[in-house]
Amino acid sequence: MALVSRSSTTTTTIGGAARRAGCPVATIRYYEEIGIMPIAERGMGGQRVYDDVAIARLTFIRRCRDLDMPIEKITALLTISDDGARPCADALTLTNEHLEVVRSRIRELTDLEQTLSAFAAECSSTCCRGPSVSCTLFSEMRGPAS
Amino acid sequence: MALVSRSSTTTTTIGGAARRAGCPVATIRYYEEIGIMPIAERGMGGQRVYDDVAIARLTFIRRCRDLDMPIEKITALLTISDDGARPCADALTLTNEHLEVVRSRIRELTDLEQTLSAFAAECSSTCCRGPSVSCTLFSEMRGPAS
DNA sequence: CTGCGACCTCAAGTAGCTTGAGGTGCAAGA
DNA sequence: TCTTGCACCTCAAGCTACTTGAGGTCGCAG
Repeated sequence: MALVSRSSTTTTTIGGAARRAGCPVATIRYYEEIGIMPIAERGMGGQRVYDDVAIARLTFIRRCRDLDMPIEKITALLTISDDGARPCADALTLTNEHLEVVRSRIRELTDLEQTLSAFAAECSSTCCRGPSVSCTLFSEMRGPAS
Repeated sequence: MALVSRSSTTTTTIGGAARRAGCPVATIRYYEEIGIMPIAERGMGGQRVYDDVAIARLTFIRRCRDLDMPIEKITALLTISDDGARPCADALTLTNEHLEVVRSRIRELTDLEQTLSAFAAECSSTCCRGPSVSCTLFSEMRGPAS
């Protein structure tokens, strides 16, 4: 066994992991609790210890959350990743599904923005200087004629 | 007092209110519980009774929720509306604030959509037929070099 | 008299965390 | 030597906006 590299076994406490993954400490403990992060080994004084593999997993989870992916879907992705033999296409399918969710949310919000800004414009131009009792915002919010 | 119109005092049960406002029955009870809807009067057998004013308020709340407005902000709007003397401009300010929230959410999601679709495209074109162990999705999600 | 549907109450569950109370262990400064 | 401060620990509850479920009452139709 020549050349045993001092295999970069960098380890950190939960605080270091938090800094590296850009994630609150409490959230890391929460991820462990719900089983999306493995139960961390403990060092001196019972403190959790994290190695590079753990940090990579945590970073992955956080990136996915930044991308608004629900924990359930992230779990599915991690399961595929953990079993390296599963086809990559499975992961792509999940990603595309999520992409569709994001796109339809954008469409919804864009419609909503139109509606709201039309209401605001109407109020600005017609009633904005009066008392709220005659404000068009309230009547418009109540919908087209009752 | 001539011409006392049979003032259209249409009243409904909670089920009718739900149908008219397009809102689940349980949600109406919830709104009452948190105080955003007034405590409903009771008719025969202790059933809640709703009049047109109540239905209008409920419809307003639902429209605002459809526009993704948090309950807290809706409460603020209703307070302005309830006190008809307050200037309409107050309501407009709240609406514009919410509009800004919606717009920044759209920007976020749009960025996110770009990122995700770039990841998916990369996977499609380079690794999609292989095993997940070498899938670019996972490495990209972990972020730019560690 | 037996369903049925619409209503009732109260309690708990959902997602994804965050916050708070109360406690331990270690190192540096007075 | 003390004490202050920081980072960590656990367990429990709180947050938003509802939804779901269990278990019960009521009037009416067949």
